[in-house]
Amino acid sequence: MNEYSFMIGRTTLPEGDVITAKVKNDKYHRILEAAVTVFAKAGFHESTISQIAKAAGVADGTIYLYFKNKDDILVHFFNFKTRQVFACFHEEVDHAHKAVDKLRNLIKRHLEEFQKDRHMAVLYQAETHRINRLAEEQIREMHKMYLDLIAEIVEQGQVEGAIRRDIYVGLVKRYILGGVDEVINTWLHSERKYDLTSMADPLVDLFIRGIGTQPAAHS
Amino acid sequence: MNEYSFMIGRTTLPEGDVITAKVKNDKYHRILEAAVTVFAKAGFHESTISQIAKAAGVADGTIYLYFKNKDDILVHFFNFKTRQVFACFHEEVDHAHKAVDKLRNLIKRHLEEFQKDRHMAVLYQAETHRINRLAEEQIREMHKMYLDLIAEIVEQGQVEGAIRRDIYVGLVKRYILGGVDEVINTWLHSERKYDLTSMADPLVDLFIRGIGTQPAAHS
DNA sequence: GCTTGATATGAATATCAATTCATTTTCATA
DNA sequence: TATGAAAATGAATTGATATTCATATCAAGC
Repeated sequence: MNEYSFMIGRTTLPEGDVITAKVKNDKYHRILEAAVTVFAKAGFHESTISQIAKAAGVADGTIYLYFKNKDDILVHFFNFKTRQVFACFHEEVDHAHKAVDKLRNLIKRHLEEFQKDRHMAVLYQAETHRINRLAEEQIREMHKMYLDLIAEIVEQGQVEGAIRRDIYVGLVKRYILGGVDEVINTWLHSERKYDLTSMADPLVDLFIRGIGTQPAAHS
Repeated sequence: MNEYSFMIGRTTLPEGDVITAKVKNDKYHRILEAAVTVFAKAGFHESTISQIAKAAGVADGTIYLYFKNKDDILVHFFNFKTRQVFACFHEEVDHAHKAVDKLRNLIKRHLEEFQKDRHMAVLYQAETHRINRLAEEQIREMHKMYLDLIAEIVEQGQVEGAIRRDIYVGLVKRYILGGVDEVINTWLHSERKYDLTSMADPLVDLFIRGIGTQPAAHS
């Protein structure tokens, strides 16, 4: 229910003055949750303030007591979600010792979190791939955090001797994030009858070993 | 200039009656091209018919002589582009004999085409990752064609002995398309100062060999 | 150069939805 | 229970833009 309680008492957006004093009231969370649900169903532009208000059980005007405008709702959502998701990603990575296990845990958790919160997954997929995206700041931060996490793991793996040294880490991040994203995307567009997390192990296997047969390719 | 001339005389959409008789007029192409440019700049919803009309050098009302409505423009674009792009993908694949070379050619051409037509790339990235996407039919077809192409290559590679047999082809497609997509996405969101096609070889290397060191992993 | 059907125009219409704000309700305090 | 400030309401306002349509232009045959 109270999924956003983490947010209480600290608005990290400098321009979020509007709400500062009111965040403690749970109407803020109700609206945020309702908005994400509505956005995920119909897309951001097709959703109306009235729909969100109705879903949250408040009046249209009330929303403007907690958020500057429609866009601001999405900004708040990503700002919160980025922190929440990455906190758990880091935790997951810390649970393993060897680089490959860290990568496996990260991807497993990634798929798990996105499967658990489909609304977030839908918004994330839609917004990260737009050019003039809303919540640009938050999304850039999210990407950077992922990059840093992967970079850290890859470098450790290189020290361990488990990961090749002749690779460009910047590309490896896209290679991995891309595969994971596409698996999530396919799942979202399917009937979602299968378990997304079951894709983690085969996917990691591909990331590590590739699709080629071992001995052949070695230029 | 006349990039869409391929479309002349054959509207593949059954519901495209509106235009059938008028397709030969180049105003159809002018509007289509202008629309894609405008959409790519600001996003579909933020673009107005007036902007498109202005960019195409026609009156607002003229657009409705060639397209049913705003959505229809995008449908026509994807319908055309899917065919055009895949014609060249197939051609590229046919130029090589060995599976790995086919994959390399495919990816090279993929990056090349998307770099060449950035507007298409922007629309493609945005629309393929939405849940309630416009041109759903066309995009599904595009995905299916890519899947089929990859499946064909992978199966040939398995026969040749160059590609592992213990992989799930459905996943391999997402693994590859995801990596390529993410590389394009990063490029689109960068200043685009680097050559996108230069990513093809390192990327294929990752797809084939993975990031792991060779001898270790072999369960 | 007149006629006619096909094209094109762009101002007017109609709709929709974000935002505002005058009014009402709530509730802590005395 | 009275009071007033804070919170909430939702109808009215405002702005925007997709679509229509009465009118104008064009071009080809006569």
